[in-house]
Amino acid sequence: MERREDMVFFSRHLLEWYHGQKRDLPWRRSRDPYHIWVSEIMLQQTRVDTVIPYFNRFIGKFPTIEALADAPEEEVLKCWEGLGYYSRARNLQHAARQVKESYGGKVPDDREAVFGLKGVGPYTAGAILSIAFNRPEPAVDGNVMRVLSRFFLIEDDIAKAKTRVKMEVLAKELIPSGEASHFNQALMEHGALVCTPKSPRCLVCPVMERCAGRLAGRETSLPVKTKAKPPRPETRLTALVEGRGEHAGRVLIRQRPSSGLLARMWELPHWPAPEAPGAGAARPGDAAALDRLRRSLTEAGIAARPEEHFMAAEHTFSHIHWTLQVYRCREEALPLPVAAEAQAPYAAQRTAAAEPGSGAADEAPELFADESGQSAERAEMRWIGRGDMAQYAFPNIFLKLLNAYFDGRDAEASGR
DNA sequence: AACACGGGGTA
DNA sequence: TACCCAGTGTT
Repeated sequence: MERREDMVFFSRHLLEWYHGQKRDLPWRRSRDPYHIWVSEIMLQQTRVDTVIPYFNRFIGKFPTIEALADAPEEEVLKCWEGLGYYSRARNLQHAARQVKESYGGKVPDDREAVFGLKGVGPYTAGAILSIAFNRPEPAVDGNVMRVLSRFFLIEDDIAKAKTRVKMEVLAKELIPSGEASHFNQALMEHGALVCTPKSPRCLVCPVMERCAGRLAGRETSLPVKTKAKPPRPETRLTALVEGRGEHAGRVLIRQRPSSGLLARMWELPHWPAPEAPGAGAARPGDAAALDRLRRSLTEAGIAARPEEHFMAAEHTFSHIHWTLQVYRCREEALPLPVAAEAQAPYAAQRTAAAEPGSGAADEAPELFADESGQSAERAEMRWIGRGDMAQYAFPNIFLKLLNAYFDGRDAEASGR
């Protein structure tokens, strides 16, 4: 069968190409399966150039699985700050603890065990087993699906789970005997450097003569993929609360809940803006918006008064587009220990499970009813100055906001 | 099977 | 500016 010949051709030439073209990457300088593992988690949804500095910092700070398992979660998140998909970091640490407890601190090398690690799915399991242990397992990521769909002219929608499975069967058959590690890396390297999404460099491609996609003139229309629906817009009223008295020079931040969007990250407090009734969306200086924010602050037990619009900031997630309207607010009256009991109007709704002294108080966040009446964690809050930012992990948008604020304030202070 | 989950790149 | 990239976990 012709296809069998194409497969042999493809594998041999790709492997040869890789030996001449592979990039010198930090995780390729190591034989340590832990290093391979960390790099593969970071490389999920993230480009090589972005990952490199994070990888080096991460390995420097957590050189071994044990070091990672024993670290405070905040330090792991801080090390991941700006990289996105923060559950990857939390799952990685969870898995490090699994490895420490169940596998004597060594990354396991059998399929069941690797697959059972938190944050390790079909792709990452295959990548660890093949790259670190040279096991003949497929590691099918987006690069691989693109390369295979073009060379073998496969028109299945790569957004479907079924297609990934089909690709895995093919990718496994393509692995030359004893060359799983190099071959799987060759496949991904080729997707990253030559068989790129937009303008594939077919003229330098080592397998171009037999690429069915290119021979059909279809290289730029493959792979076939249904596109995601656009992110839904969301406007949020954001409070930049400036402290007074003993909090002078500092601003108020809060920690997000332990699950969901940006779990456990720190942020400026913000709430949904009222739905814009007419065509005109909530304007920055809208009196209604100001009033709404004032009430939200009160409900959250924060004694502060919105004073003026500070700035707007946009941030797009894969599924939500945030517009943050940021207001400068003044702390009112006395320094209130923000987490203190009496101020929150819904303190009485505290759930029994979270009563202090119940033993698990340190691990289990206290629970309250949130705006919609659901049980929610009571947010941890802190007053911080610029220097304290190093101790808290912020999503990029709040990093930018805080830096803009502190920059402006410092410039104003030194200008007079 | 559909959706949640960040951030940065390219055209 | 608009669009693209795409693994794992949860439901």
